[in-house]
Amino acid sequence: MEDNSLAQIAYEHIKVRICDGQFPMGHKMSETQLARDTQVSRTPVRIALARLEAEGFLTWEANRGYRVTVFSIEDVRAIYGVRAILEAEAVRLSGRRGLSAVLVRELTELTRQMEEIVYIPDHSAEQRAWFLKMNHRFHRQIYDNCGNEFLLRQIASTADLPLALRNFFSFSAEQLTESHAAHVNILAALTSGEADRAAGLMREHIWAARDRMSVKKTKRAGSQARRVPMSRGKRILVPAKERAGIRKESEG
Amino acid sequence: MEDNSLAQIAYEHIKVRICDGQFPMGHKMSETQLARDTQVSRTPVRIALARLEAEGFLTWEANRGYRVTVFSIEDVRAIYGVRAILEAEAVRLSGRRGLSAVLVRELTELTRQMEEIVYIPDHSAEQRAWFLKMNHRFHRQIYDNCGNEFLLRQIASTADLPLALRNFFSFSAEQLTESHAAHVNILAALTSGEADRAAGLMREHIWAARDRMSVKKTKRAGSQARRVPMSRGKRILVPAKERAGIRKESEG
DNA sequence: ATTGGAGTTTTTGAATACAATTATGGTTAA
DNA sequence: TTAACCATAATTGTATTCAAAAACTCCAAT
Repeated sequence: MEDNSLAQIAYEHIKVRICDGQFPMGHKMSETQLARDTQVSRTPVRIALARLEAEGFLTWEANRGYRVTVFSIEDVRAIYGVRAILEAEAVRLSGRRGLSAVLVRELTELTRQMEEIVYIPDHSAEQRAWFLKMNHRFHRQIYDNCGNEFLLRQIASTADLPLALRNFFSFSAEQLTESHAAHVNILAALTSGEADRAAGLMREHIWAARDRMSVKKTKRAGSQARRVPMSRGKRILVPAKERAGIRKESEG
Repeated sequence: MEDNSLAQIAYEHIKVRICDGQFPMGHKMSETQLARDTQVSRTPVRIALARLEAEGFLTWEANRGYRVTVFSIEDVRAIYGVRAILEAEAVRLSGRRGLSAVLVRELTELTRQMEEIVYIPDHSAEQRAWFLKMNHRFHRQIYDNCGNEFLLRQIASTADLPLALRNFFSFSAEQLTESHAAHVNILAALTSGEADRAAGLMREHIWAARDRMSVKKTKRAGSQARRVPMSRGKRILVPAKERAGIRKESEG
């Protein structure tokens, strides 16, 4: 899974497009189409799809191929619940181990850069995207220090799933401020050796993100996401144009 | 992933053999061999292998194919650490939700059946295997009640990995007794509505299993497993005959 | 206008064919 | 005996081919 190969290339190609929302939830993954896009045959594409299915990104149906997994609001809440305990544990372990001076400096620098964006009154979409990137790195840097690679693997498998959702739930200014404040507190707790406290703060930080997600939805009417009642009676988050695609499958 | 197909059949075929130790850690997965065994072509076998790799059962290397993932003692400890927090959380959620009367009855029945085996002075290997099966069901029944399917998914991905290791670490009589006692306490806490306490007991239960695993190894000299220093300097658990297979790959 | 169905097209699932890399085995030379 | 090397075999990675299932189109009938 480390060395390159056409299957790996296809895997990355597809995964990136799922995570950044280019392939929205429910999107039909056409093997031939992907093969054309990646300039390879269907075989390595199918290997990539099989792996992504095992990781939860895609859902497979016999003789009907793969689709980007559709998550309901309840699903997202459940995922964030799992993320909270996994990432809190990672913070705790990381804190127990102790942070190196260079790591502390890096985290401080990341915090500083995020702070800059927070204090910009009307930040652009690019700046928000940059904040999210920094945010991702901040979390990642702490977790990588935990010393449990299986915990890291579990975190990766839950953290990437809702990544596509960030497109729907664009952070507001106050949410960025909240988020930044949490980072500052977590970093402070870690540097002062309070591992358990840092873990608790992280858990709260993720729970807060989860709760923001659940309610903010209805307020932003102009968003590209809608609540749609589905066959199973669950509320699903799918862009309108793609929603049609779920039934008709006709789009290039 | 639900309907049948040759790829699914191959997947089950291989996974079962990995979990029951028929394909030991480090075992080379020959695509042609598996294709012959499953009576299908290499294509569906490759799909199955790709999925198992994504789930952590197999490890892939470019131009060298798949091997059953090799876990060091440290790896196993790390996995059990993750299991502890995931399964404790599942117990907590399950307890908060409340157990139905029928579930309590089932758990009680499972406990009773395990107790029977515990009180047999010299239990056979079959009886121990039966205990492990019951034990697995006991845990599963509680978790299934938690209401978070993603938590269940995460648990499945960590609980199945060390399953093959049960072959190496066969439980002793006193360990069975300990395990049974923990089950009784967990069930009692759950039925009396003490969800947090039940979660704590479960965490301790899994930690105990982890610690048994780490030390018991050296005592059972007659076991089929050995500590072997590997290239990376980590201690790995691999049967002697298969250990040779890692370098030579010659076996039917 | 909508529903139903036959025929065509597209797409998935699987097998096979081929290329490239790796393992193997034997021979030779030090 | 051991090490190195070349030739051969086996295995992996990819592409292509074929069969079967699903989706789409179009036309007719209610």
